[in-house]
Amino acid sequence: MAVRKPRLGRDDWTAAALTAIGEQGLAGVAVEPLAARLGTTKGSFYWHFANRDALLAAALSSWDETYTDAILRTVDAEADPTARLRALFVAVTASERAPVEVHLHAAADHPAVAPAMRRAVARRTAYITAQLTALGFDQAEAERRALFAYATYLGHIQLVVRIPEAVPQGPALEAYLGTVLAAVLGNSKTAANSSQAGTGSSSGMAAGRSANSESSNSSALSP
Amino acid sequence: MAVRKPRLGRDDWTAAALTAIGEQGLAGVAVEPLAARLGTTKGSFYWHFANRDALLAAALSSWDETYTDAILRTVDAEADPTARLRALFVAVTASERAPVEVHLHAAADHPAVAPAMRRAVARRTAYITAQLTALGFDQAEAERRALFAYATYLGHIQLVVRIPEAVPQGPALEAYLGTVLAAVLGNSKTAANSSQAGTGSSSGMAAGRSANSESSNSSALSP
DNA sequence: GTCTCTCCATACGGTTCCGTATGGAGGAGG
DNA sequence: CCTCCTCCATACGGAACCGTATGGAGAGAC
Repeated sequence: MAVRKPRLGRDDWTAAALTAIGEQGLAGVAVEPLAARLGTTKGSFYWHFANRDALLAAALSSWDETYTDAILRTVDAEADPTARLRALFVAVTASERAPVEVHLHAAADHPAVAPAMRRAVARRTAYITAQLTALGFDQAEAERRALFAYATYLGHIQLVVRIPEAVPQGPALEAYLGTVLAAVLGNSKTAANSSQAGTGSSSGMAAGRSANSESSNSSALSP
Repeated sequence: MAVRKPRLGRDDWTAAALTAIGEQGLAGVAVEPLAARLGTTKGSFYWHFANRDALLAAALSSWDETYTDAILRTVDAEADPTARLRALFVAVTASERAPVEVHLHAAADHPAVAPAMRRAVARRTAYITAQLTALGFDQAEAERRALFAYATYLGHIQLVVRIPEAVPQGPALEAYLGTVLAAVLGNSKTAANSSQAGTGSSSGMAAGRSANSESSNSSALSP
């Protein structure tokens, strides 16, 4: 049981930084504390990285790969758009993801984080939008619902991380998420027109309806 | 145009702290920078407050009053539950609110912020839940939809603050918010049962339908 | 006018972090 | 064995804050 000196590499620092983001947010990406946690000193760090921003950039790149690329790749292997969206919902509400996502979104005003976050949000919503258009929604409605879904996702993980007691557990959580997914996929029937009945897709849910193409339903806000 | 020395009071510091939270988050609540901005020095601050945490507590108290109490009071003056929820939606998506809300939610891991935030979320969701039960939803469904609404609210203001270009503007935004409100109020028809009519409120929208009382619709997640 | 009480300015020490400088350990190649 | 090259430890200076100590400046009481 010797106290091996593992000789850290760039990747070790990057992984530690991502972990720290999940635990303490951007403030956790601090050279000296990370060095202490890795059992080394700043001397090591400044050998592998020019400065703190370089570490941050590496961590963000790693985040982009594992929190967007990998997820979308996996999910995209599903058979049809509905299955893909469902798989996306399930994958994305896995609790290990939440802390890093929440902390990074919370730091989206940081100059290094902002562009990465913009890119990630754009890619994610674009993917959802694509699935929805494939289901028959017109572009505007698909974008609306994709944004709706993403906002709900954001709020949800934020509640899970910050106010966990506000979020149901176990089967109640699944029921809740089912309701949410149904709201995104289903016919929300916001205005008076478009009252065609629902074409249930094979897997039981209402999906695939070209909804009313905007204009109409601001009536919900202005009586 | 003499350089009047306005002789600051406790409230000036508190207001400045809340403003700083809106601009820079909790980190903006720093004694020396605030003093500089107020044109004074730390000597003033430590006369009015014991320490930084005391200022934070005062700012959080002020936030509670103007960002929850006042809003709920105003909104509750509306005639019926539907109108109250609609007014709440409108009031709460007013853009001046968003930055403070987002930054405070992002700091909900701070020991001073956590209890205030827990309390605020509990009160807000409880209010929404009460309106929904008044519309005929049973308790479980009302809670589910209230949480759904709150999560969407959270995600929305976060996007508005962090990635504003992802959120539509003007009429498209109203259409979007109309869709969201309709999704919360409307019958999302996730399962097959439950078709009793609701106590329709006067103001026009489809609302007040007692939906299915859970158990059923986790089918949306597990095909 | 002088006293006193409220409020603020200045100066100091302490903490935590960033970044630099410099001097080794320790193994791979010769 | 010696050398070089990679990697790390230690020591230092600087910035940004927090909190304390202490000495006034100003305005009302009398």
